[in-house]
Amino acid sequence: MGKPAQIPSETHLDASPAVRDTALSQLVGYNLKRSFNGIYIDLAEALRPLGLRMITFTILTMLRENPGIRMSNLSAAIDMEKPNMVSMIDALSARGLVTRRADPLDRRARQLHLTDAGEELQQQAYEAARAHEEGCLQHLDKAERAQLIALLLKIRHGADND
Amino acid sequence: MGKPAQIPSETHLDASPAVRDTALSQLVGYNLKRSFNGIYIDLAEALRPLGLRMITFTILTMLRENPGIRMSNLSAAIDMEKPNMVSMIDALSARGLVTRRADPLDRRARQLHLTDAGEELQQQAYEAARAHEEGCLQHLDKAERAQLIALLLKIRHGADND
DNA sequence: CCCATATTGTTATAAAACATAACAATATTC
DNA sequence: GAATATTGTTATGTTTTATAACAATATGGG
Repeated sequence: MGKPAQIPSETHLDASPAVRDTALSQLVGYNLKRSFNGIYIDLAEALRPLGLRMITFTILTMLRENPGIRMSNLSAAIDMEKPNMVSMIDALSARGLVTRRADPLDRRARQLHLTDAGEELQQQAYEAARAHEEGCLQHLDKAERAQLIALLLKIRHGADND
Repeated sequence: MGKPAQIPSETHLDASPAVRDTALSQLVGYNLKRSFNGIYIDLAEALRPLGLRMITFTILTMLRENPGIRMSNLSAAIDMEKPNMVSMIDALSARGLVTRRADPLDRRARQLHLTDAGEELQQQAYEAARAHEEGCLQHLDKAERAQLIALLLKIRHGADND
């Protein structure tokens, strides 16, 4: 992490020479992974005090915006396999953050809703996430952030139509 | 994936209404994850015929550019724990793609090298990766791709100095 | 209406990715 | 030369993600 960029010494044997990744750096996928990874680790730490991980935070936030959604739609929306979603909802439900209500129009389905506690936690977590990003992205000005998000969305939506 | 953006119908019950993710879309981390995920899945498929996954491709490419590197340096460079690197190298070695040579100057260390087969496979894989990105990023012109990579690097290197 | 087929949520299970602890051999430092 | 650190390794554990099968229910065609 905090290695000061150092010029490889020629005068003696260096056990930690600068490692090059020029080839990989030219691939967008590699850069995406590396950047995401850095942010992810930090964000996980920011959410830990709230008892959330990135995935549970994602679910709570989606539920806030899509109250009553079904598990199948939710899992499809965030690219998560249904069986994994079940255990996530189980856990959140056990913590009293989420409820499953019967859908009167389709007896197979369950409507997912945040409880009051769930709403409150989601709000706290969202604030924490925003504050955290502020730290991670302090080297990007407002225009750069907007552009980054625009480019990322372009990738996502491009992929949808292929 | 290929859902045509549709206006939620009001006239009858819709089991798959449009799912909103406005809140999450404002977080860079979320967009990074989603974009990466799309690319990753595709890339995995592109590499499968070569018997590689993203992580093994990464290792081969790093070895190409850093012949003789030690496992500890390599694992640090790509943020992978050493024990996991060992099994990766074991597997690649068993396939005859990578060798561990004794380091004459430090009898603890092993110099990692690609075999001829490893070099050849790396080259094929790199070509496949580039071709694959071409597909994923066809909606981004050259300037946009360069800008995207520049922004991602800024995030990474910013994080290093914090 | 009946039948074939699809969907929803679920369980069980497996594979893949990622992390921690401890250790022998060797190197480094003081 | 003793204390300490590093390298590669084994063993182990945890978390994440994916696959297969199933009962209950819904849907659509004849």
